[in-house]
Amino acid sequence: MAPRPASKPAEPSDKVGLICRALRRAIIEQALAPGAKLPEDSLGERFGVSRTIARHALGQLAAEGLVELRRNRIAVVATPSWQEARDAFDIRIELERLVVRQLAGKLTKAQIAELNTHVDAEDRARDGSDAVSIRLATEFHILLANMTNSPILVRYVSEVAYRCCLTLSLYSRPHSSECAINEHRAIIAALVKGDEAKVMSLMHSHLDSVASRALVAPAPQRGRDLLDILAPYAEEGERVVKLPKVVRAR
Amino acid sequence: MAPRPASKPAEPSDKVGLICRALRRAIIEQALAPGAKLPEDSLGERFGVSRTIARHALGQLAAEGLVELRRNRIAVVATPSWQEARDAFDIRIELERLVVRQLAGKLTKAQIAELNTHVDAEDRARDGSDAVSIRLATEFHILLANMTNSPILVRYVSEVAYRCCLTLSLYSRPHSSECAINEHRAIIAALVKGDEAKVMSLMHSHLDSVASRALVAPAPQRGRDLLDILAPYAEEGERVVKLPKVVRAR
DNA sequence: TGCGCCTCAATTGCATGCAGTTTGAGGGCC
DNA sequence: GGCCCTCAAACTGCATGCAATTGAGGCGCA
Repeated sequence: MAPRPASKPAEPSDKVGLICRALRRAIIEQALAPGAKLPEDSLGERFGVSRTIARHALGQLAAEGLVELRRNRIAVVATPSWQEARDAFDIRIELERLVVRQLAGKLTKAQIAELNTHVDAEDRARDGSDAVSIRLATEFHILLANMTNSPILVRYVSEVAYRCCLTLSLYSRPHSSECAINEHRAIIAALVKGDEAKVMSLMHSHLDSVASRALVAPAPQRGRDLLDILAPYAEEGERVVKLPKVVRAR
Repeated sequence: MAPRPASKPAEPSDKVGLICRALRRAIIEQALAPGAKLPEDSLGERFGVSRTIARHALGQLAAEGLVELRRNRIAVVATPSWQEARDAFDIRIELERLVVRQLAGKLTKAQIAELNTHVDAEDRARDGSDAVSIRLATEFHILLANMTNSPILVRYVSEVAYRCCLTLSLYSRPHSSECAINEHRAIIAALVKGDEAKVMSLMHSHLDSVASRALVAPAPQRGRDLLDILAPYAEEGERVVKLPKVVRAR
């Protein structure tokens, strides 16, 4: 009967989940820009785990669409096309309308307080880095989703919100999120009031305006240049031709 | 300049994907019922790969919600609660309304033919096993999603459709999918006609009726007995008390 | 007979090792 | 000077091995 000095329930470890969370956060804060390389070794070394674990984590993130995995190639942070970004926002709108529909008039006092606290934090971070603002704004939506107590809805909203975050860093140049905060407050108010239709419409226009502010030009306005421009021309997505290489006759 | 005898594009291998697809199919055809154990060794042996690969595949399926992974325990086919099933259908309704909204009036002749062919196959399978009927019905919806050319939408619709499939095997007893086939035909007709509002409403009522036919009773009507019944009483989802074990005073 | 403890086979968590593929940098050739 | 070829380093794909945890059967005790 060893004294068992509280070493039993210690760490559930879950190293994979740890790495996933870290990478997710790094990605949405743009510490890792789209296209950034993610070699298994480096990740493993950085997090003090073996390649096996890093690899597994990359697999999970790829399933979420945050990472692109090509066989025998280094994993990279996903670079969604403009169309994919638009699609993600469309899906997000529907999912989040569902969230607020379920939540309207059903929030507890504690939940309302939590939401207000969060928006206050958004307010305070307004002068900080854009990255933090974006993260907080995203987390507001995830916080809402969490309150539905529907694990599935939480997962989908989180995933698609992260993806949208990713596209923001790709396609929106200056990022103006100030007004978004007021829209968050309006959503909370409508939720408390219990006006289902109103809050659904608010959420719709909120996300729609974020999307349209961000996804302005279908034409890539400058970033990543050649790669992006050539992407649509690579038929099967397989191997874009190098730079000055001309495809010559067989 | 080797002749390169077409050995280059041969097998991309992708053993993980292979196993995932196989398991997914086995699950939705109810060859693997909810709660079925999925030991890594056995899977690896069965598919001729190492545990590493089997493990990775299980991780992917867990991310999709088809498999439950508990630390240090054997993976099992997911057993969604009744509430989760209901949530999945709610999400599915919104996603598939989006699908048909995007598709209304935009189908090519080839696509229409493909859809009709599929429904014909559903018709022919009507006398076969329920499992095949369910699979075909699900694949109809995934086929629709595919036609949106939105990879994200395809992924979410597929996932949530598989999850719903899973719940059908749990909560619906006899399964009556005959009328569903006619509803599929009606949806195709409305899509061709291009009536957005009509087709969205059709899809809504179609899925709603499938859900309500399947998810009849919030009370577990019989299956899996004690485990299911006790589940809601396990506060943190952690470790349901054994059978005749009484929690005694400290 | 029944209840609890103990032990051990089964199984997972994770790291490491080896083989095959890709990358990109240098050198030779035009 | 530019192109191509070659080769080695870097990296991924996968299997295997070892330690830790689980849970199930067996043994002892009441």
